[in-house]
Amino acid sequence: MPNRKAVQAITLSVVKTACSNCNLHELCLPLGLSHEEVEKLDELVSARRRLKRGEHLYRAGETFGAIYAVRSGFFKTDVLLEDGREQVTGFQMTGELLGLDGISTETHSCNAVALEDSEVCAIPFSHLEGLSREIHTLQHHFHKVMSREIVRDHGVMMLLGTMRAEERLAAFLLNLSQRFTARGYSPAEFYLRMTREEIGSYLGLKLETVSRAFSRFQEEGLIAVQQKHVRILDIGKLKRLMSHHTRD
Amino acid sequence: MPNRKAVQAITLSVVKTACSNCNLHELCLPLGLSHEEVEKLDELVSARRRLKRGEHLYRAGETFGAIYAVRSGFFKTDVLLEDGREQVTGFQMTGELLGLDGISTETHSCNAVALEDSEVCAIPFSHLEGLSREIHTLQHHFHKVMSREIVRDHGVMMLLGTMRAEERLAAFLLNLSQRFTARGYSPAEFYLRMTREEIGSYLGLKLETVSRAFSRFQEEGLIAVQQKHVRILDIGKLKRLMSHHTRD
DNA sequence: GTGCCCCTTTGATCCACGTCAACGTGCCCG
DNA sequence: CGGGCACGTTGACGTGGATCAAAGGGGCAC
Repeated sequence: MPNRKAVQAITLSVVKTACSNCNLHELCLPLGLSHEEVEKLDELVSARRRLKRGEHLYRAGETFGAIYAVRSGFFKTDVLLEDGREQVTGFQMTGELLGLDGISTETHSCNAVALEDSEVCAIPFSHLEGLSREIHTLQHHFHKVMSREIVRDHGVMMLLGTMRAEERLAAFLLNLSQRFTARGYSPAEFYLRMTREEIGSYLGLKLETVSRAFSRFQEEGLIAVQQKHVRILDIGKLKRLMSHHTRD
Repeated sequence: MPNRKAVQAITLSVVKTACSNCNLHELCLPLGLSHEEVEKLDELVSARRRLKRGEHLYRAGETFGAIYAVRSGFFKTDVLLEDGREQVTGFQMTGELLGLDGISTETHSCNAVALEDSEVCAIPFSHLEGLSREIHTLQHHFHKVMSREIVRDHGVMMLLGTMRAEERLAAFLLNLSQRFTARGYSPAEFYLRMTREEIGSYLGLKLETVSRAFSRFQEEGLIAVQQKHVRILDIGKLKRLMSHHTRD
């Protein structure tokens, strides 16, 4: 249990919200900034916000004002078509940014939902633009983050456009593995925060197909799955699966 | 035929490359800038580059240094998987930017190919960042352009993930129509610059499926197609096609 | 603890699109 | 102006994944 002093420090940090003593430096916006620069960034992180599982961070159509850095937890973003069809466009974890889609029209173009109890730092966008006029490193890093998002989306387009079901799932698991690794977690063992249906939506598949692909991976000794708990047993085979396509 | 004076002016403009007397203001980067600001922008557009049909503007793996504004012509971008599979990630026309994917790793992550004889303005990226620190409007507009690209990609992901073949083609045609309209061309009649195979790759379909969808649209009186020439006859029906899905 | 509901798994069947194949057509280059 | 070739169309058939259906299992609320 934390003692009184620690509790007070935590409370303070919630009020003050500080990039400077956040352990996500290397993943989040402050990457590459000097100590003084990070302190300036502190000032513009206006507030933290806690969300319960299932709660929306923002919804499509709402006015855009800030981008959000995931401090803890796990999110999904999705787009809705008028006729009710839904597509999950991404899953965001610790240190990743949410809301970049809103800049273009000053209106959010997708929904962001917490998949577990989470916390985000809100960064008012006009402040970020202001500060990035002062701090070149910040400006450049922000541009890189946006660009990375574009590259990531191209990867998903590739996946949706050319890969078969099992390749898609393999790519998905490898991507998660890599991101967990970057955060200091095991590359081979993790809990999925999303349902089979959400995975399916992201991968352009039905939940039954996702489930069957999981089962088959298990049969073939590539992974061990039990519900949301995944253990990768043969990462090499999983990778090879993606280049040994039969289509074409 | 242009007289001598006009020819000289054209030659000059090639050397000097000027946003200030380019008619793409409203589509391209200078959107919303004052006259003086546009003149500053002139200085950073380092050079025009002409490309013949089929020529590469850049290739995946090349070092990133500049983004490009399409001055005239038509481009595609595509990504390649190690095993040879290819996915067209976008088609770019007049006033649109190419190369944003390169910012994240300082290496281009896709190929950009001219689909007809084309001309681009090269904008060295570090200069753009420099100038956008001075000119807020430019900075903000550039952010909007990047964000728009992300939103566009989400739209494609939606298309690839949830739509059936005919819906995809309808969405594609409507998108082209809208972009041609924004450029002062007919919303209902245009030439496709790309092959059926390239359309298919972009839409996650085989060329035969694209061809069949075109034929069926023609049978049903939605469009008139002859090779690369398309005339939209019933834009309303085309739009309705996208929400009246049978899947789900 | 226990009961309910959501999530997941698995099987049987169907169908949209891919695949394979053959034939048309327009355009470019000599 | 004619021959070749890349591009496009169309048909027949196969199949991967969607759909429909039904039966567990696990976690959360009470």
